[in-house]
Parts: sequence; structure tokens; C-alpha cells
Amino acid sequence: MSANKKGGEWMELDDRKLKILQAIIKTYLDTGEPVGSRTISKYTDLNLSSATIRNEMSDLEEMGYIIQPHTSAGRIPSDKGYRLYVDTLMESKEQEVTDMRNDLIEKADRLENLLQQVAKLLAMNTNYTSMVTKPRYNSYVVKFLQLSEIEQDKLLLVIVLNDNVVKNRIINCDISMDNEVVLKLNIVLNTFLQGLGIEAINIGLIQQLKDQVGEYSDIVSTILDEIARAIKEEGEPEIYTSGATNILKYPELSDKEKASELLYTFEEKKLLKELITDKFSDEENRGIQVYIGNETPIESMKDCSLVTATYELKEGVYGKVGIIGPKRMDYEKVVKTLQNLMTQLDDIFKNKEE
Amino acid sequence: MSANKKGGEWMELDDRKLKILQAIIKTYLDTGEPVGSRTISKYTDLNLSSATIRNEMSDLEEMGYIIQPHTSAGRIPSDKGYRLYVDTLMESKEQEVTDMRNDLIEKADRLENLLQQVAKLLAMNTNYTSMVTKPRYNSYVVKFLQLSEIEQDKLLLVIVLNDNVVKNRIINCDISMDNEVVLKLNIVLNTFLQGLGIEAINIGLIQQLKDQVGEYSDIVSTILDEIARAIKEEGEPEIYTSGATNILKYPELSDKEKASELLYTFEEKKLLKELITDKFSDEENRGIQVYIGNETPIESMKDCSLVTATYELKEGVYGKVGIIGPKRMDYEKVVKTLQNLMTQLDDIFKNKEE
DNA sequence: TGTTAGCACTCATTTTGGAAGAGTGCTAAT
DNA sequence: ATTAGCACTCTTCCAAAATGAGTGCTAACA
Repeated sequence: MSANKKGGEWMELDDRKLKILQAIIKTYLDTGEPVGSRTISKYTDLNLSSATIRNEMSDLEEMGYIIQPHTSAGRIPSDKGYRLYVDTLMESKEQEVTDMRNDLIEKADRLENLLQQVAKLLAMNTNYTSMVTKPRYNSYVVKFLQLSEIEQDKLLLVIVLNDNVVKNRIINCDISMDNEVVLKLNIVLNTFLQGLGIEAINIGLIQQLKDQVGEYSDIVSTILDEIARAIKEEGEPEIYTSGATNILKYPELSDKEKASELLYTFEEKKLLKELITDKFSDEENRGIQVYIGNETPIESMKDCSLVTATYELKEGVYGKVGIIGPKRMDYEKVVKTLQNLMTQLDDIFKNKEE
Repeated sequence: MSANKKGGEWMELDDRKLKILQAIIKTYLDTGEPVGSRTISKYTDLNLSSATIRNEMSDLEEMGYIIQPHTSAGRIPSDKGYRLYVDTLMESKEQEVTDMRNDLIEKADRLENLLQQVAKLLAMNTNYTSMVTKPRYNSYVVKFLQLSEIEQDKLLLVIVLNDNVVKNRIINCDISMDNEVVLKLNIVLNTFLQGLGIEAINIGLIQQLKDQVGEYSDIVSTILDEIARAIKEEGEPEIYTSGATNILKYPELSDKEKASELLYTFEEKKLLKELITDKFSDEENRGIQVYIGNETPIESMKDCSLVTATYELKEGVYGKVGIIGPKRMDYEKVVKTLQNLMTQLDDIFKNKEE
């Protein structure tokens, strides 16, 4: 028994076992079929007979790194096996990395488009499913408000939140207002509300504000409502996905039952949003994370793996991107692609700043 | 041979044949399995032996209304058969119609949300896939522009198009501008551009405008660009879909090949957009339309039917909704649901107007 | 003591050959 | 014109047999 609990359990494995395990997983990632002792005996550089391999495999199975789907089938990696592989065995093979920057900058002028593009590129590059979250602050704050009359009894309310998030609302009002009133309202609203977040807009403040505007308190009421709603709306998580149909390419996921559940998860997005808000909001999970099988908290993904990364839009504003594929996904490639994407996104966002 | 070419070809069918065909299609809609002569002989009120039915079926097949998947299987309707059924044989059975209004009004405050909701409700109610297009004018026109300084060298440009479509752009400018300049720019922009569409913003006008603003012509240039882009963007078709995974519920569509293609079509949406802009933009197709099998111009939908309807957002602004399902979809229900939805949407939009 | 060849055994998959069943087309009788 | 009857054609279902991949174990070997 090894002495260390965390990060070193695999000390129980000698070098040869590690190599064999690695060979098994690699082969399985390729083929998706249970791999037998004979295959490995030919595959590896350590010249061993299939019989020896069998013995080792038997051990590895006992230790929980591989699984036999049924007697007299080859072995497939268990979640524990994958975990070990991802943590220590994976060797970054060099591979050309697609430069996505050009594709990206060109098409997208708005953040939403950009993120959707990112998702699409990821899906196309990896042949898995991708998801990208829209970054959001923990708390939004009113930066600037502007009211303008655009029709007889219709006001346009422009709400600018921090980070220059802009929201528009059309407000119907019964009383017609002349220019002066609108001007006054603008001043009052801005002096009262600038810099405030949703929690600061409370009854006391509302009353104060209403006192200032006299007969227009109804409209102010509506406006405040809309502001609150806009802030709340912007605080909602938003997710873009792409390549959902890619999962149909992997036989182990594409039987009706599983595929249906998975596709529904991607279409509905509700679960994905929960996933984001729950588990992945921890400040710690910054780098690239791999969740294997049941490590993902979504039931329908129990046969999938999820690789996530965090990008930084600006100082303190983070979003996530994720790749979902079969457990036997090409972890190397996915991790590489994500790393690559992160630096490219950094570039883009930095440049936009200027 | 019948004398009339269009809409009356089925005159070649006598009453009994019609009844039999109707019975075949109805049964097939129910079961999804080829239907045999014996079934019909029991099913119909016209007491005929299976042998007689067989003869009639043989005729119907020769005429192209039904198909035999293989010798000694029952018959299934051909596209031509479905067409006849939808055009003339379908009898509107009474059924409770869900009142979707409440669900709708409650949740949606913005048009996009509303349309997405509509799509979702349709999909849930019918168990098929639904799509809803965002309505759009043929040509947008600038109604109102507003520039405000929200940061040292960042301007917020609010663009209001007709029908109160609002767009925002953030514009970076090198020169810092005082309040007065912004005010002046606002006036100039509005006087020059109000009421103009994209085609009216030509070189001549641009030059005129630039002359007015002197040193700020660079910024004006950017602004005009952004306006043009905004108008163009708003003119792009937009489609919301829901219930794509529903197609997996129908065995005849859910084999990997077909399902994959279909789901991709729904995810990608590009083809759907083309479909909308091409075929369905004709002013004629106002009412409820049914496209069967190859009548839909999308290859992947050749085993599907598509039922579309047009809703009116306001005078002259139309959008489409569509239901996509297997050819043996429950046409009655779908048509009823759509009719119902149309009136409910009318209600909602009328009320919003006030 | 670790490695290997050999062999019996297991179990999933594929193949095969009916047998059953559904449905037709045709013919002859009504 | 309708129908009963029958031979015929297919698909589908099922079970038995063949195949084959892969294992575990044992005995021999270095």
C-alpha cells in the first residue's frame, strides 16, 4: 500500500503495469472496442507474450483500472483508469494546431456572435460537442441611463451597465411628455441610480425618487422595474452550444436512448446552465479541467467526458468553454485545442481593449 | 381521364376508392405500419371483403396513391396519396385545443423570448419539431439616432429603426469629444438620416454629411458603417427551433443516417433560413400550407412533412411558423394547433399595440 | 521466480435453416 | 361485380450451430 492518499495512489503500479495500462487506453481511444491481451503484446515495445500481459491485465482489473464488459472480452478502461491516464500517462504529442484567430476576428463583431463562432470552431475542430458560456459579473451595476421619446407616447430606455453592457426597453406611457420632462427625468434617474446594483434599488430609494418626480411617479415605477429586470436578465447564465449532432458519430453514445437524452440536454440547456452555476463557479477551477463519466454531475453525460477551460474577457470577468465527447475522446487533442484557443482568445480580447 | 388538370385529378377516383384510400391513410397515420386489405375490410363501414379491397388497392397503387414496400406487405400512402388526403380527405375532427395564451404572455417580455417560447410550446404540444421565424420588414429605415458619451473615448450609438427595433453599438474614438460636439453630431445625424434606408445612404450623402462635421468625419464614417451594418443585420433572417429531438420518437426517421442529417439541419439553421427566404417568401403562401416529402426543398427532409403558417406581427410584418414531423404526422392536429396559435398570436400582438 | 506455450473453456456474434404469419394475386364460383 | 379459396411470396422470428476472440489456468522453461 502506498503511503500517500491523494495524487499518488498509482504508486501501487509498477512501471510495466503503467505501460500496459497506457497501451490499453491508447488502443481503446483509437478503436472504441475492448482490447485483448494479444493486441497489447504486439503493440508495445516491451516484448512480452500475451500470457504475461493477461496476468498483468488480471491484476489491473483487480485494482480497478480496467473492466471486462463480459467474460472473454477484452478490457476497457474504467473511469479510474481514464483518470490516471489524464492525470499522468497522457503524453502531449506534437500536432499542428489550427490557428483559429483569423476565422474568429473576421466574422464576429458582437460578443454573442463571437462566442457562437468559438463554439462552432471548437466543434468542427474536435468533432465533439462544444459549449461556451457568456461571461458575467457577479453583480451588475447601473452605469448610465438614457430616456428618449421616440413616438407620441413611447419612451426608449437605454440602460448601460458596467462593462458597457447595453439593454433597451420600450416603455409605453399614457401621459404624453414634452422634451423638458424627459430631460429632467434623465438627470434625476442618473443622479439617483448611477453606480447602484440591484440590491441597492430598494423601497426607500424608490420612494425618494418618486418624491422627486411628482406626477410621473408611475413611469418611474415602470422604469425601475425594467432596470431591475434588465440587470437580472443579464445576470442569467447564457450558453452557446455547437456540434451536438457530433455525438451520433460515436457508436457508444448513439443508440437511441442515450443520444436522445444527450441531445435533449444540449437543446434544453437548462441542465448545462445549472452545471455552470453550480459546480464550475468555484474560483479554483481555473485551468483546464477534465471530468470523466460520473464525475460530471449531469446524469445523461455519464458515458461522456467533459473538458473545460476558463477564458478571461477582462480583468475579473471569466467565462467557460467545454468540450463534451465520449469517454474515449482524444484527450490530448482536446486539451491542446483548448489551451490553444485560450491564448488566442486572450489575444483577441486584449487587442479589443485598446 | 378527368378534364381538369389542377385540383381535380382525383376525379379519376370513384367514391369507394376515395373511402378506401382514406381508410388506408388514417390507419397508417395511427400505426406507422403498412396496412393490408383485411384490416381495411373490417375497418370501413362499406362492407366489403378483403378480396374486393385488394382489387381496389391494386388499382390505387397503379394510380400512384399508395405503395407496396415489398411484395406481400400492406400498402403505405405515397406522397401523392398524402397530398390528396391533406387537400380533400382530411376531416377536421373536434379536439380540445390547448390555450397557449397564458403561458405565452407571462414569460415573454421581449419578442425573441416570445418566439422561442412559441416554438417550445408548439413542439411540446405536437411532439414534432417546430420552427419560428422572426418577422422582418423588407427594408428597414432609420427612425432615430442617439449618440452619448459613456466613457472617456467611448461613444454609445443607439439606432432605432422603424417598428422600434433598437440596436446598440459601442464606438471607440481617438479624439475625446466634449458634450457640445456630441449634441451637435446628434442633431446632424438625425436631420440627415432619419427616414432613410440602407440604399439611400450613398456616397453623395456621406460626403454631404462629412462636410458638415469637419474634423469629426472619421467618426461619422464609423457611425455610418455601423448603421449600415445594423440595418443589414436586422434584415437577416432569424429562426428559432424547438423539439428537434422529437424526431427520434418516430422510428421511420430515427435511424442514424436520417436522424443525423435532420438534426444537423435544425442545428445549423442555414438551410432553414434559405428555405424561408426562398420558397416561403412569396406573398401568396399566407394561409396554412402543407409540404409533403419531396415537396419541401430540403434534401434531409424528404421523409418529413412540413406544415407552415403565417402570423402577422403588425400591419405588413409577417413571420412564419412551421412544424416538421414524419410524413405520417397527425395533420389534423397540427393544422388545428397552428390555426389556434395564429388567432392567439393575433390577440397578443393586437393587445400589445394598445 | 518470472515468463511463456498450450489448451480447455466461455461468451458474444454471426450464420443458417426452418417455421410462422401476413398479405397478395389469381381463379373460379356466385 | 363480388367473393371465397388457394398457391405463392416475402418478411420476421427463433433456435441451433458455427465462429472467433479472448480469457484463465497449468505445466514447462530459463
